[in-house]
Amino acid sequence: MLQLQVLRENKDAVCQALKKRNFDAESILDTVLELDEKRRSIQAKLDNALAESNKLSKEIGMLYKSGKAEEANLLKAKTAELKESSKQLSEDLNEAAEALQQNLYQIPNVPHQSVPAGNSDEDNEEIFREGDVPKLNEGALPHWELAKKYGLIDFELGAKITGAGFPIYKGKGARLQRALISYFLDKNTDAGYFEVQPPLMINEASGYGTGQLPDKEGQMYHVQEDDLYLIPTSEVPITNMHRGDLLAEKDFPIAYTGYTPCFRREAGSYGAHVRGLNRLHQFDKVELVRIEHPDASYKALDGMVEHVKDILRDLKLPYRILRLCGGDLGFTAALTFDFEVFSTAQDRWLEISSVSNFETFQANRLKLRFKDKNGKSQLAHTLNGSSLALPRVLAGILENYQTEDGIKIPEVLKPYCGFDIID
RNA sequence: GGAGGAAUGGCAGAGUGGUCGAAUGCGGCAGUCUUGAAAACUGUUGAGGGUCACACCUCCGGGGGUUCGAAUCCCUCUUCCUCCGCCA
Repeated sequence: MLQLQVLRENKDAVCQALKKRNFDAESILDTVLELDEKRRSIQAKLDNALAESNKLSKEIGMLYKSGKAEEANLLKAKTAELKESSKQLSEDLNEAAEALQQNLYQIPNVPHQSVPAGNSDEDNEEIFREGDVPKLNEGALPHWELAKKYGLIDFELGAKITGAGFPIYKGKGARLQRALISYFLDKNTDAGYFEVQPPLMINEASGYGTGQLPDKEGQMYHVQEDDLYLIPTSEVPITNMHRGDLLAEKDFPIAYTGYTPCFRREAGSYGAHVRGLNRLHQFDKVELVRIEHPDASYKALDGMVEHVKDILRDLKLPYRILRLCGGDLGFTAALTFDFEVFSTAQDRWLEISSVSNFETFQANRLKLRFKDKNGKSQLAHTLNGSSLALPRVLAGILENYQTEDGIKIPEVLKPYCGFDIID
């Protein structure tokens, strides 16, 4: 959620910047500023009424004390009128404030200046590429074939007990997945991230805090009986740990890592690109979350990008980094770098990590602030990134490491796996 | 599931109808002392709205009510704690 003050002072600049997202903000910004104006004018009237009535109350108290009950009763009659009008004003105020809030929720984050304009993923800007694409033998298979051939993942069995998109990992497949989780967590904690295991369900307030609600209501599984949502990413519970906090500057940087399953309804997905591990309803992910001083957040973002690079170098997977264009940028992000691994057997790039700076967009909803040097409270910056999303890393490993003898295990994972080939 | 107790500023913790946005301690900030630091001492320090700046308004878990007036009384919801029961 954008800050009202920013909108008041920089309406045109905001409007201009949102065009990169193909979001025409002109009319909604006008509405917001109008409602803001309205809210403030009602507030002023209400404040005056309340001030008057506070004053009278004090006088009445004094009069009673000095035994002048009759005069006190005269004043009481006056307060009754004020009460009536302030009640009405208070209702009007709530109405205006609510309308203002609802409109603010509709406006996406302002893209960082470096974000290129564009409509879709085709306009994303490749900024880095590294790693050799292996030359595979004739008849190399996509991962879903490999998973079947070596008995690593059973999609049909998962479909039987739950539905499509809920696979069962088996044997060495399950072990490799567990190895990856352990390796990622070790790598992250070594880099200074503090490990947490958050809840897998969140309440409504948390959903609003990080921006999944009301924007992506339909993307989350909702448990109606208890009004809880299954997390689409651990970004939600982890970032919300600091909802409402007023931090000190010395608390920065705050850095977490956590492993959780993630649940996404993925309504509307279909086709060959959702085959196998490419798109699931339940998948595992190790996440990074940072809370930073505004002056340090972009440096921190670069640090996260370097960290993820380091992991992919370890795994020796060919990858590239994209700077997302305005049209592909998430609702809450100011700047996002996507990491994609090249899947040789599928001959396509698979997104395996997304690293973003949300600046104050989430913090404003979360009321996540800190005291600056002058003793003023201001909003912190929040960031997050995947390190990494498991299924597509698994797909990338299976496909890129396949040989005629079987699937080799990347060197760094061998200690975690306890075997060095799947055959 | 049953019975009790509790929720106050960054933290701890007083406050049971009016001058309480709220004692005190810790923490933070500024200063004195010191070569420097620590300690000690002095001052200062809740958040949000509003204003050019003041004024002023709101906030003592959330919502509602009583009253001229509520942190304080009543209702309700939520959360936490203690005891009992059940349980991976």
